[in-house]
Amino acid sequence: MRWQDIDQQPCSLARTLAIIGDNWTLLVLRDCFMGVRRFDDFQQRLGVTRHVLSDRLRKLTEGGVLDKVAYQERPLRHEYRLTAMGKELYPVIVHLAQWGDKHLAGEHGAPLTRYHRQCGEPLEAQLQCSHCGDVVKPTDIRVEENPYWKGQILVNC
Amino acid sequence: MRWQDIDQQPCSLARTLAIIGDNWTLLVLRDCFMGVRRFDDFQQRLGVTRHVLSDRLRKLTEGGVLDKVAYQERPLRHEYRLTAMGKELYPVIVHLAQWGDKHLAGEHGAPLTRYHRQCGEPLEAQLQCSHCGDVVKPTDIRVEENPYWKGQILVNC
DNA sequence: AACTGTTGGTTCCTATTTGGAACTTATAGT
DNA sequence: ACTATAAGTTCCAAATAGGAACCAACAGTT
Repeated sequence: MRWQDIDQQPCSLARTLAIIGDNWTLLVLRDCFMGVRRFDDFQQRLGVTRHVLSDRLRKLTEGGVLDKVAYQERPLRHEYRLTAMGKELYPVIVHLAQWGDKHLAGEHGAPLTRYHRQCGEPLEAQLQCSHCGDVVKPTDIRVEENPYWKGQILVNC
Repeated sequence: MRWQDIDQQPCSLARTLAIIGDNWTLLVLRDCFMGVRRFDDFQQRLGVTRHVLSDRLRKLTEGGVLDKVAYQERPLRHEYRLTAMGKELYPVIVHLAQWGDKHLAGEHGAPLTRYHRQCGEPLEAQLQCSHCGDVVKPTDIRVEENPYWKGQILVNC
């Protein structure tokens, strides 16, 4: 199976990764959350080649994660902004960065520290259930298959 | 810059993605969290080619996310298990899948539903600050640069 | 003893994608 | 007329992926 057909699978994770799971794409999103909006700024900060960046921005736009809007008319210039849907990916970025802070920091420590404005402490984010407010651990989650795909997803588990 | 050199950047997200940011790798991890441990099971469930799978499992093992352990001696056979470090990636998987459930589900609904055992409700996970217990929104986070890389990370923001 | 199956890969070849650099278009400023 | 800016596109060589076949080391069956 080709990676480009991965969005055909009955799996929300696979469909999500079809949009944002490419190499470079999550780094593009990192920069979006830092306020970067323009092509050349992305290109210089990431060091990615221009046509790969062009392709990733197009996929993110088609996927509804970014919005391509004109910021001037003559000459016509566009910039890329996170949509509401895109902003909902923030927890993913935070957890990925936090994991790197904890496990991959070198001798100089983590490059960035995130602080929680409300309490002023360095942020240690964790999963919380929005219904009961409890912290959620992997073993606290029970998975149920949609009857439509019965037996196709949880095979071999 | 080549993708394979991305781990040299002073960015925890980039370093994390150097290990798990490849195409297919997060789907391998999805299956790990579903209990899959063996090469052929990964291969059949993912549909990925065998040499790509071999490469990704090697990178995950070298990165400390998976542990390659022998489960029988004659003939020698290995399986791949999540390390403690690997298990800490669970929030990433949950948020990615949840985002797909919300935005990419087709007419038949989400393929899988995750329930929180403690309260029995379908899980809607959110970020929580472990210090004060508050829910964390993107705007609640203040970023501070490590003095060692002063001016190199937050440029253009 | 000879076949068949299982498991965890490796090898081979072709097709696609990436990295790097140069080029393009449309315009503003000097 | 020349230079600069912004957002790409085009070109080519090099790296990576997809697909299929092959391999090693055994176990079980005929």
